[in-house]
Amino acid sequence: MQERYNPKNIEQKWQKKWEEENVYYTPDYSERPKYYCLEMFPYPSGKLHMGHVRNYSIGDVVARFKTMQGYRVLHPMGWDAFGLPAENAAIKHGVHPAGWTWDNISNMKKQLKQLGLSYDWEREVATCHPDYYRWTQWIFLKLYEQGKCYKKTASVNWCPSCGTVLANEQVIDGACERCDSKVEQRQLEQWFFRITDYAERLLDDLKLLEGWPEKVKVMQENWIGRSEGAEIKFKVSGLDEEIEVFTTRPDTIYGVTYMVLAPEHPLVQTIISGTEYEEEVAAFVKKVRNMTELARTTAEKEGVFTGAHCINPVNGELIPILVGNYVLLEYGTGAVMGVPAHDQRDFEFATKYNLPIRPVIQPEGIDLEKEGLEKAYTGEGVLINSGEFNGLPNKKAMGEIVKKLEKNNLGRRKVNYRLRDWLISRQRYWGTPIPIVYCKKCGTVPVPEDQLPVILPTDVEFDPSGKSPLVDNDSFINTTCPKCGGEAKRETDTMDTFIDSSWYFLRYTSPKEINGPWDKQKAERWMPVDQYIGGVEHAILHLLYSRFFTKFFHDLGLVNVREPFKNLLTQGMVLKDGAKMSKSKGNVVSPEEIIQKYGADTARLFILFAAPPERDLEWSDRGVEGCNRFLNRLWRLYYTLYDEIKDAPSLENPGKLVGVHEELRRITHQTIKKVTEDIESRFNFNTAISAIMELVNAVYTYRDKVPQAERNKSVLREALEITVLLLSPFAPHITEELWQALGYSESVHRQSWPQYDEKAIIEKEVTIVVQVNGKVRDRILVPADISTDELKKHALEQPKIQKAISGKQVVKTIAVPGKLVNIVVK
RNA sequence: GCGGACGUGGCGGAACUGGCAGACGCGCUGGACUUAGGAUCCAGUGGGUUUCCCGUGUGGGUUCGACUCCCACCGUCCGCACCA
Repeated sequence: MQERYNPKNIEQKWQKKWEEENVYYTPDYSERPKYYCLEMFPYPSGKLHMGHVRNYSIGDVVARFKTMQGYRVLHPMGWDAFGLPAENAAIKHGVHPAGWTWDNISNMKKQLKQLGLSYDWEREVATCHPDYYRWTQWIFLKLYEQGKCYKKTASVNWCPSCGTVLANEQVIDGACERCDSKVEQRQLEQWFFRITDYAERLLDDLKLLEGWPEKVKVMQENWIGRSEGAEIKFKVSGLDEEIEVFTTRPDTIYGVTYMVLAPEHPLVQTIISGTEYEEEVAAFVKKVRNMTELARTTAEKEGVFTGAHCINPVNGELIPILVGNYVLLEYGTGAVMGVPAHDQRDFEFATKYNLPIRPVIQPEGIDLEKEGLEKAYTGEGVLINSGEFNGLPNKKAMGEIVKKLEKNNLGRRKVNYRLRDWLISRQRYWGTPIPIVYCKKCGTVPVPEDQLPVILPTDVEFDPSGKSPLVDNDSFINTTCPKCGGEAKRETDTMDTFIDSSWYFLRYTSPKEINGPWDKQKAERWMPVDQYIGGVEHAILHLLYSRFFTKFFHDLGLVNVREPFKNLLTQGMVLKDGAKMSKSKGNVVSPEEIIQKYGADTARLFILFAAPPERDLEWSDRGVEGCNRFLNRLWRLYYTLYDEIKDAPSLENPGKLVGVHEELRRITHQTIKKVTEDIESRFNFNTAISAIMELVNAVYTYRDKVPQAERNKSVLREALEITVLLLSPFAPHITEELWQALGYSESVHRQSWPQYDEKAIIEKEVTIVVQVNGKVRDRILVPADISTDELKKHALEQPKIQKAISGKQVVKTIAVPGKLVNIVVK
């Protein structure tokens, strides 16, 4: 055994050996129960950052731990390889996105290997590979086939100077990220997935996700935003038209004093055309439509009168129709009935434009009509000014009013969702081509399955403006119609990269499958993902889209699970000086440097030790040194005891141990229990590691306090073996080296997780705290199996206790076996 | 505004079901070894007026007993944000 711990040599040696011996190969079939451990795959930016190190270290501990517990573990890794940075690099540095991406992948893969992560690299996937995106296209076609994919005009971010559409992430504070000019909104035809068809199930099935953080479920719930109410029709006065509104407060319908339409509402043009109001309204509409979503949502509420009126269906009243900047076409029906007395937004709007405010809900004890309103009253009460419904409690009135409307075919009960359909087309190059062609004769035609993949051409020129090179690529665009064989043009939009990442967890189950996106049987064997680990920034989009896809696949019979991820762990950020690491702040610590200086084991250990996984982690160079010191200390312990333990026999008659030897063995087995529970039930790796540190400290104490001749070599060896086994998921290289030094030829990572000896962990004597009126006055050492009465008696006899209670009356005595005695005195 | 999380030594964090507050690590202090120490080892380390008292953001409550449960407030962070 080497005298000094040399991480660089050890780590390289074992990484090479693991690779040669294919230690982390995952068989599809075996007798063992399955466990699918997955970490969110990275975008291949070129370099690993500390967030990756944290994410993948956590996953590696879980995977290694489960493997040792006897599971057949699937632990794969791949690349979310399409996306904008590759394209930006192409424009800026003249390199091709494909080359740039593949170089980055190879570099990051090297870095991941340096961390000693237990991936089965034979299952590696990259979403930009035709063998992968072929199936992304196939999934698109399935959605198209099932009517879950459609094209409609939508508002997009348009940079007038670049002459191109921008993705949302390219718009920084309302300006183009490349040329800084102001972004406009334009109406273009866009592809959508009908995720809203799944809104209800996506919401309801959150209940099934017991292993998800409450926080993420709440975020998804809010995002889906279910609200119950009614859809009500208002006839337009003097025209054969109707305006439909959605409201959650049908009980306030007698309080409607105006109607507001979204600027994009189709009826706006109809009701103003040819009137004196046309010019003013059209100008207002144009102004609002040109605003970005951000500008629009932060602007003050504004509206203009259209000159038209509609009729309140319950009382026939004439109501003015306005157009307002705060009404969204996408939500509900794009029209809102204004009830200023009972809605704060309406109240503000009505006050600004001097519209009437009429209370229709009366709270108990206050007369809203007499006292007037300073703000909207949104609480409960009974109806007033509401015709036949006067006097009804408003909750009851909701149902009654809707019933009446339904009877007269003027409205109906309706559930609305905030969730909108998923806009998936991107006017970008580096993404999965949408497998659609446009034929003059046949119209929009999907590319037949057997003609997939639609290959993303690589012979392209990049325009410095950022315009997608596909638009001008004639050999790509010009094709023949699959239906009629005539001339046709390809769709030049590519898919949102969130689509690529919404099914990759299925591809891992059979990454080389050529007859479908995955082998159904294999997917059934592995799914669901038992543990998914990643950043909380994906709490909504990625996780919601993956759930949507899984439900869609379930409906098609392609998978048997309803939910893809059984348990979810959202790891916290890695901070330095209290802030997220970023180039602009100059507080970045590179994993490469740390590995270079201390080795991967130290880096992993620190990142797992410094905080529990879900919390943010403050980077500390001193802390890293501390972890490195611990590994050195462990190494030295082995080195100094090596000759004693290398041939030590295994322990016989553990029950006969006494004194310090028994104590060391007790600590050893208590540590097994503690570490197992910390990893298994709580993912508290920080406390698991501190328990191992305590065990190492205990062995040091044993070594230093017990003369060599008196040491029990078997107990000592057991303690050291257990230390290595317990530490092996955290620090895989040093433990492998020490395990080999102990004389084993098989990898420590193929060993079973140690079991603790129930008998060994029992303490024969325990320290009991003795309190008087809840304050600690003494501690006593008593046999663990002492009776409650004996314990109370013994506690009372203590001189310190006698002193503390002298002259006072003992009211009662509480004894908690194994913990404390509390004497209550007066 | 709504929703969620969190406030514990000089620092990162422990304390799992209400039962010894501060495990483990960092830092700091003193000592040993040493030509040397930013290596290693040993001892100490919440505060104070030190037989005892105080102490987990603040104030109250429940309890024999509260970091833990309840109420109110203060502060920090995150998510959503005109959703009718």
